Amino acid sequence: METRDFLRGRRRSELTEQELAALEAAVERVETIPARKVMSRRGERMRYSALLVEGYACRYMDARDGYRQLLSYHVPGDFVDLHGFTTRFIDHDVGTITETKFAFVPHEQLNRIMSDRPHLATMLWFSTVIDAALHREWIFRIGRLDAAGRLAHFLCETFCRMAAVGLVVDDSYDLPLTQQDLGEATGLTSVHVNRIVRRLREDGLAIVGRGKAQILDFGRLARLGEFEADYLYLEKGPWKG
Amino acid sequence: METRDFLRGRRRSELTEQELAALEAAVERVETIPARKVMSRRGERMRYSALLVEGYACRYMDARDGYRQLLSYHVPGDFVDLHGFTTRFIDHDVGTITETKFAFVPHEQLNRIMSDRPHLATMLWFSTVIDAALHREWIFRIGRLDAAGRLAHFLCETFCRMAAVGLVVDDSYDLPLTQQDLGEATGLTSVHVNRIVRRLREDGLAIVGRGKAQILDFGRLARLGEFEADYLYLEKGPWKG
DNA sequence: CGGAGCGTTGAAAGCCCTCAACGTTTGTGG
DNA sequence: CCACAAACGTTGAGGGCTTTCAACGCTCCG
Repeated sequence: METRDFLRGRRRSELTEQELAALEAAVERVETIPARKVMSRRGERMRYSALLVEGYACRYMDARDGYRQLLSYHVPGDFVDLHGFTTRFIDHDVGTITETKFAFVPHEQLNRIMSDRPHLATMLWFSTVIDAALHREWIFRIGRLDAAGRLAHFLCETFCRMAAVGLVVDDSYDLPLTQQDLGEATGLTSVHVNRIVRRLREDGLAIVGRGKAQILDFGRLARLGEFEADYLYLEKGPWKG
Repeated sequence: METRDFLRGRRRSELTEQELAALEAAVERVETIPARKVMSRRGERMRYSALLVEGYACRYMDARDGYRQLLSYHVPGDFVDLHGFTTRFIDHDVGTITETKFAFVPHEQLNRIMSDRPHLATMLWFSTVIDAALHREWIFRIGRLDAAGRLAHFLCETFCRMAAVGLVVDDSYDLPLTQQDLGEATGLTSVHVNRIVRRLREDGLAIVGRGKAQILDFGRLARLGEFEADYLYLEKGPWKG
């Protein structure tokens, strides 16, 4: 059951057993990929889409000055480059953060689902739309929040997403990102991320480091980051109960 | 033919006459909406999606301090809130810039297309995926470029999109945005936008003002904004011939 | 145990913001 | 058609948040 986490914890994810089986059957192979590896590069032709089964990955773009901008951060259950099914080419880079396990689905199989299973097809579409909703929040985060707000917002988002797939224990979750990575996600330098991380810790909001994040006060953190979880389309949030 | 501009000028937009007719038939009504009107608010239930026929619109989110962040800018042919079909609720605000003409498609009709016309359905999905590609470029723009780069990138993007639907004449196109709006799109203040606009003019790159933009040197402007048009999935760019 | 990557801290510089004032354009009503 | 007001655009000065540069400690892995 490599696809068991797909859309897990989301509203609208009323997938029947048959549909889940159809998705599972569409997987051609499962592959383990080392940490910090480039999987696809901008401009490449796509013939498969990859569902993240285990580990963490990201999408990013490189700027001229050598810095890069993270575009998304992926946790188990994410169909990382499903959009490539419709575009046939990819317009950004994809890479792993940790060692990962990916389930690869050939695009012919997706065409078959489009023809035979309109509801499952709509759910696949839905998952790429959630992706876009995350992008929009990232635009808001980078465009309108200050450094502390950006970090806070990012931590709230990952907290909720990790909780949805059962990867939060004691308000704590794996976050295998360096301060450099966090800066690339939030449009900051690693030096400044360091200062903000310290401030969040001193203010009793969150502890970030050693590959983990612990949320100490979700309410205040969310207020600081102007975070509203509705865009994640979760069944229920981790903040209530 | 209210839907004639849908996916116009895009690669992959091999829509048959039958498919175009099916889309046209899915339109329930066409409505004219005044300038600077809110159309949908975050959290609203969606039962229609709106295809922009004439005029300009945008999507945005409000921050606590009263400022807003533009998330997207829409030109004729854009299916502005098609993603609402899959999410049923909308996670941001939608508003008009100028007076607009919208064609409204009920979601029941889209369900029918999902069932009966898998290829047209894939093209609808494709159009929301292009939307996400634009979001990603906006993240890159705001996260990694300085003020001049951001403006330059935005101008290149709108130039290409307007050209794709035949709305560029003499390297010039309508851009009915105030400097305040441009700031909200790029994460800058209107004061700083003003200074950058002047610099772009003095450097012979572009003239922005009075509701119009004229691109004087696309090559240099694109270099300044680190702009690569591939993410727009255009058949051909306006820059070569 | 040694080295490379990561994290931490301080000082100084820079880009953009804030505040403020004034000029210009646009739209509306008399 | 003109007059007026409101919105938009323009410019300057000063301040602040974040970056840059630099140095050093820590941790983890080979």
